[in-house]
Amino acid sequence: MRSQGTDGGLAQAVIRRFNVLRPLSESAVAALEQAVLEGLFRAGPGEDLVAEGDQIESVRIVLSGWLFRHKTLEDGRRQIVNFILPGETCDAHAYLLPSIDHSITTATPVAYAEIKRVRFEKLMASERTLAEAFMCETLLNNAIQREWAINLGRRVALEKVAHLFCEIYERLRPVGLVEGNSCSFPVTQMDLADATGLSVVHLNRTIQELRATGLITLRDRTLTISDLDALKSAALFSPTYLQLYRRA
Amino acid sequence: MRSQGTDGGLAQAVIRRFNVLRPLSESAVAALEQAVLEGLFRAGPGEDLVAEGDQIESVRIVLSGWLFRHKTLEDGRRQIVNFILPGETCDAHAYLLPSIDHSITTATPVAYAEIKRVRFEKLMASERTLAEAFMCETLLNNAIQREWAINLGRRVALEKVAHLFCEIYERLRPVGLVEGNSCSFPVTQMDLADATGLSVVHLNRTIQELRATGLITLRDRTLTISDLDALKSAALFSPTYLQLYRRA
DNA sequence: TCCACCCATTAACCTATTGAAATGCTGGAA
DNA sequence: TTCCAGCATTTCAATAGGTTAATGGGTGGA
Repeated sequence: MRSQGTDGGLAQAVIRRFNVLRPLSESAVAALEQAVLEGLFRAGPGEDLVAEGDQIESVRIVLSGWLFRHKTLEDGRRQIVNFILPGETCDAHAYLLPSIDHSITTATPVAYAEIKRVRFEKLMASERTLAEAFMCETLLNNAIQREWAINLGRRVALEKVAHLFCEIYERLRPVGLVEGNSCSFPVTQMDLADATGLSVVHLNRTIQELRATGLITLRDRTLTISDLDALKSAALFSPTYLQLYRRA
Repeated sequence: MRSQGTDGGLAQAVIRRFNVLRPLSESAVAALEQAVLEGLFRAGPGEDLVAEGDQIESVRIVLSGWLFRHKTLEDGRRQIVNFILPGETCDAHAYLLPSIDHSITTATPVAYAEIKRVRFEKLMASERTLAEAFMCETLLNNAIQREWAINLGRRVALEKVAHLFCEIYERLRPVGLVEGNSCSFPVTQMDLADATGLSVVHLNRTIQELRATGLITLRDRTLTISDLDALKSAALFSPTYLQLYRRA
């Protein structure tokens, strides 16, 4: 494992995440850093990186910025099914499938690394810990998606929104993007509504309510959680599904 | 690839599924059949195969019967996040994570094969096509989970239920469990309610409505879809996420 | 044969959330 | 400096879906 305190370069976020999820060997870290350096890209906000139906031939790792996965019904109803945050992976292994079932769109300017399929497969074959880390990434994604199912299906509006805030906050923390009790939160209320399955109007009311009870501040694209424990309990939030802590 | 017409033995369902998802080599089929034979188990209805928080050390493949994945909130609200049908896998690769985030419970009597972690890893290492098939299984699971998110978040009651019926029907078809326009549907309305995020009462109302419009019959644990196209369009169902057809 | 128990169904009432539409705010382009 | 576009906010009427509770049917066990 590698010193990650100050820098670690561009790949810092990924490496931090992986080391929490599934520790990397020294050579894996080096190989990953190398691969990231070789395929750097940037995208502006509102760009589609992947569209439903695409066939993909590479894996992308987000270095900075937010994206979201979403699906849209014929009549325009949209559901954001997950956010993709710095250090997270877009589509590990997804080149195995003939087509992608959802779209990925940037919410902010984004920097990402792209690793071509062949390169990626070689990397997986030669670096066992890295292969396991990417595998865990996919499993974790699955777990998050399940938690979203219960969020959408069984929580009431206030709980849904509170839960989303808790989750994002806890996902940003290990990559060092939480400062004090605040983090960046660069999405519109429309996006938030589509992520929680609410109407914009009701989402707005719900946020007012969270503000009124003093649980959060959301202003200038910044989320501040005044009382994290209170918010968690309002959300019935239990972080185990995020696999943030390694077993002993 | 192997003759799978009449029998194929116990592993028939899995092999059929995999061959649609990601074709297996002849040796992979043999190795899989072998592994399945070595670890056969049965469970009665209502048994927990996996409970939230467990750490698992094997992979299970369902040979017959239904199970479901579910999560429960502190106050008892429950969400079924997915069903597991014959030929599907419980937890490929999940031994990599320190703990499982959800529970798996049988809905009916179930026969399944259990492959221990070490055995499974060896199998993956020696049979490339099998490793890819299991990987696809995990990816597909992910895709289904996303579709459930939009089902729970953005469809109205009638659409939700209709969509669930369409999905299950299409998932049972490739393993040969659809006969004519009917399939077994061995779950209670309470389970159905928890799968669609509705109350039992409203779920019942919704089913009445589907019956009244002549779209389905649901009786004696059997679902009959009189007009599949009509049901699909009522559900805004688009099957691409199920990856049922191989690319050319 | 009767009793429990589980599941499906129905009814009546209630409320969380939606939808439409108007108002205001803010920052960037011209 | 003005104007426009994209967001946030508010109001109000409408409704999908929830809650509670009662009823009925079927089935397996004593």
